[in-house]
Amino acid sequence: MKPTIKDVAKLANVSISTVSRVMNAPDTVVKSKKTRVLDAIEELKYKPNALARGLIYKKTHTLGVVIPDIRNAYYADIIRGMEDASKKLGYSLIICNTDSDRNRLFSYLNTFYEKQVDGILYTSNPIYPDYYKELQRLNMPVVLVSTHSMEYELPSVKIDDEQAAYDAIKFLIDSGHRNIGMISFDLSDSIAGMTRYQGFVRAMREYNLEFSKDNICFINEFDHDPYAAAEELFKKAPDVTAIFTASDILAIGLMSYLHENKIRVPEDISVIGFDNIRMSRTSIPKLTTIAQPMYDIGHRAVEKLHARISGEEDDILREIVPHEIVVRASTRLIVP
Amino acid sequence: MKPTIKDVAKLANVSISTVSRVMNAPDTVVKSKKTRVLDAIEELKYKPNALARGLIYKKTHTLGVVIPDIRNAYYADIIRGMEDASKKLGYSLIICNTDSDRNRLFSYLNTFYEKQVDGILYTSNPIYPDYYKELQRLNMPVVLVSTHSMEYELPSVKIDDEQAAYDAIKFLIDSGHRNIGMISFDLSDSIAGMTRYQGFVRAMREYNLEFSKDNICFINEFDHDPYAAAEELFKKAPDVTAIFTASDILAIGLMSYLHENKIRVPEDISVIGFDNIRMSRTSIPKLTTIAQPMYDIGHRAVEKLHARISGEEDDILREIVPHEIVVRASTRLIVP
DNA sequence: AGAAATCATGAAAAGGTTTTCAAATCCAAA
DNA sequence: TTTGGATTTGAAAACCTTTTCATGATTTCT
Repeated sequence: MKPTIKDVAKLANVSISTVSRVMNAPDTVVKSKKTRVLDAIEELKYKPNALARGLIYKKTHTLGVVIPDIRNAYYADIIRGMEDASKKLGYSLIICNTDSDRNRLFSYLNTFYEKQVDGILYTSNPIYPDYYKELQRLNMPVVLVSTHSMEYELPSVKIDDEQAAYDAIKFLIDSGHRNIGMISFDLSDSIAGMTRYQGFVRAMREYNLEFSKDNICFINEFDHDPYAAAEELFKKAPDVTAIFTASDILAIGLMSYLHENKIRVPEDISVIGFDNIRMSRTSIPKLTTIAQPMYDIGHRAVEKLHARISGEEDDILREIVPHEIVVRASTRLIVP
Repeated sequence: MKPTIKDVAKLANVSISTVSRVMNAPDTVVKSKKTRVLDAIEELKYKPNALARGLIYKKTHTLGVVIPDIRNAYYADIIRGMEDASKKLGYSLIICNTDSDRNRLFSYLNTFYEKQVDGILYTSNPIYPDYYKELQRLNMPVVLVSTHSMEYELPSVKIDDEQAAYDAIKFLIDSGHRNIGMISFDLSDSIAGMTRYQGFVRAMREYNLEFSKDNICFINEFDHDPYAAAEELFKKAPDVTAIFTASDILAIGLMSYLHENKIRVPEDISVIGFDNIRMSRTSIPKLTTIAQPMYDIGHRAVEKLHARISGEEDDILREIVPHEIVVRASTRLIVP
């Protein structure tokens, strides 16, 4: 079996206290014993049991991550950012997919509680009152990632979705487009649905452009097939010259649909996405999009959580990280 | 602070032993006390501390996962499969990115050891002698995922890469192609490099097709930019009519390159990929590819690891799961 | 040299749980 | 009413560490 501190103590012929001290306060033990202990540790390849330590320190150096679905490319970079920050700060990450399902979420939160994680990274879903109540009850540090809450005092890291959508539309308008469509997430999604929709509306209003419900199509879930939405949009608004989609995945799906229907991008229709996932660099044509700094969001979220875990009062509760527009080949200028 | 079993015992006015029994062997405690304890648990919302339990049972119900880089779309489905199987079997997953770096790997293995994970899922990298030695030393159950080892007796789950590559080439040959190129991973990658290359060679030989080193280009790392490789390939072998790439990501990159250079797919060049990642369904054109059952691989790997953890002698050491060819729009028939 | 201060060390408690063991209670049979 | 067996129960040990506390050893100072 695995060697324990006792085995080391026996081999080095000292007490376990001394062994512990060699590891945690080496200066307090006399040289001769120290080397004996160190040799014994080396010989047995002894490594302390993190469970026992966690029990004493009430710290596990483990964080719980909940995300809707890791298959969604959007999360890949976020998690990578989390991972790198965690490594730097000495944490491990337990990652769980919720499928945006309440039961699954609660079940995982319960696991986190039992396993005594030091904090929770809650990614990309809205916070409902009962969610908040549960988080309160667990009484563990939480950081919201790519989501936030206006009702509750929860720390968060995300971009300004409304402004980002606004910027996307403004870019299209500045490029000469007047008849602009949007494929949006459902408005019940208060994070990526409502906000981006509102950005669209604000930009259109600000430039006095006409638009109606017909310019917009909604899809239900994140990875929902955008073909139907695209079809519906073209039926309702056949003469749009540009389409803004609420995610790159939707944009790529849309372009696939357009390709099949012999509609050229960007010659016939300009497409602008949202996220800047890796694939948007190699899509055909390369996708113009609103870039979220996904890696940074994940990275920053872990740092923020760490700050709260270690009791450092942390400056900004709701942190907004900058987005930017990345112009590639899926949009074109319209000269009137 | 979190309520402990002591708090429950005090509130219910019984000993902690009784509380423990109510949770683990309810039939051995008399009804009146049982309800008192249950009420106390409910009132305090008591949940047992998994650290303390782990210390006793020598089980943490946690698995360690190492993967090269979670940003690679190929792993998304594997991890999802792992996750679902883990949930079913009662495990949590600690996920770590190694960047295929030895030091990072060893550091994570060490963490796994200290945190007393029940087993390790080692994904997608070859096993070098010192890796094996380290795994031996840790003395923890391991399952290799999308990789395997012929030298060592390690359980694994993967497809037959050589055969899969062979099938891809055979498909192209059957479609009338004679001059076939390949973009391959480096041959030092014994899992996805050498094997797929060998499948290519075997098929070409079997059909008496001429080919030389000029038909093949190698790229170094998984996500390496394939543009250079494509360029090199066309310089060396300008008249290929079909190209087999060792991954979908490479294929999509290649198609992007071809598009930029006004070479049409599949009219001028057929492209066949490998993996069947989600994006291959919406690429332009939709990608013909060798489908790996990524989700199943992940799922099966966890089941296999579970079997070994619970000491069930498990049938097949090196498990091969079936691949299949998915014909979409990036390849075409050549009529001579 | 002797007293005082410093230093190194091990025993034991603590952290939260399960489990063994012995004591206490119960119930039925004699 | 005993006796005996079965059933419930709690105290204590165990899992592996860290840390406090007291003791013994060493050094420093007068």
